[in-house]
Amino acid sequence: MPLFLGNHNNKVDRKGRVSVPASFRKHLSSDDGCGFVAIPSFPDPDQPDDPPYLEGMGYGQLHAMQEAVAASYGIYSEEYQSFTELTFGMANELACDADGRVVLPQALLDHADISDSAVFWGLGSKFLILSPRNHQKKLAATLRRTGGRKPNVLVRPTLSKTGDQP
Amino acid sequence: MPLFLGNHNNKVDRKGRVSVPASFRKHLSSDDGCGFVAIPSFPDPDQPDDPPYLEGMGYGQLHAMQEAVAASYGIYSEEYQSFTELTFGMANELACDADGRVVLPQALLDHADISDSAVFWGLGSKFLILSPRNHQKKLAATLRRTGGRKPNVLVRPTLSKTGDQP
DNA sequence: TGGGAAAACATGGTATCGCATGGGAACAGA
DNA sequence: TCTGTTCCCATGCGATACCATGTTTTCCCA
Repeated sequence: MPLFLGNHNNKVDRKGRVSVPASFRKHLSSDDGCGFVAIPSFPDPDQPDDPPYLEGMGYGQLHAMQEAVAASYGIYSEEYQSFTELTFGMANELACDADGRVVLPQALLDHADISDSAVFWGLGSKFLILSPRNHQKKLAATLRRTGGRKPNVLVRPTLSKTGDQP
Repeated sequence: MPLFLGNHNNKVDRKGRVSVPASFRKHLSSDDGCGFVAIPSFPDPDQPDDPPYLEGMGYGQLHAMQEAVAASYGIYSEEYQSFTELTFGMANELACDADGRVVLPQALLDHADISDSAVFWGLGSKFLILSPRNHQKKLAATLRRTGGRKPNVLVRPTLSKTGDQP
């Protein structure tokens, strides 16, 4: 299971190319190169302070989400409909080149206010891509909301695989 | 398992030909070329704002749906009857030419209000074909219904396969 | 522990290929 | 013969594969 960690600020060249952090690339690679999906954020009415960003994840995570929604709600449910439209329907497929870079389409750059550099922010099973400024904004908004307190979590031993992979 | 993603606006020429997005074609190809099925939408009484569109899917997905309905309800059930009549009975088989294009019959173009360009909207296991205007309409209707909130999903690790294949 | 070599990474530029799109010729049915 | 359909070829733009370079990190050996 992929685990995206930390934040990495990389340059965006004039063609919109960005290096995907090497540690992320490992989780996004399969037999036919590395690739992932970028989904533009929606303005969330519950979090009006959140700046726009891109949500990145691998195809494995995407499949898992589809299966989870299909199993939980059923494929003719309203939830499945809206989920697929807002997630799969908004997704942009990005493929790395031989050097581990992707090109961010202009529409995505515009959406996330990214000009000359982008932050890859690892959030476990997924990651965000945002401008350095919006990275600070979003983190500040979260700190303001939570007061720095993390929600409590019940970690069930059966779910975690044994062994510590890098 | 196929995964149709994103939206792709392609031109329809005066013969009714449209390029099927290359990323879709990969999921629709078998030994005898690429082909899929287009099913005109029905007006949904629960969603009166939804404009007409075409529902596209590969033959694998059709098989899976038939098996699911047959297994859930039985092939002499009312549900199986109506499902087959409204799904298989309304299906139009479309085959790509050597350049990856299909011809949309006039009846389908009329149904979906498609004139000079069509949007292929990937929704995971299937996709929609609609006019750019109706694409916007349907997305707006979904955003209005959900308020921009995606349904929450509990992704259980056991469901996700290891590896990220596209 | 420290220094040097080698690999990996981020970044820039260029060339080649594939895709979307147009038009026309061969073909079949009416 | 005429109409509508299927195949084949041409083309421009954009994507992507390839190459080159400097910098940083890692590794190995003294």
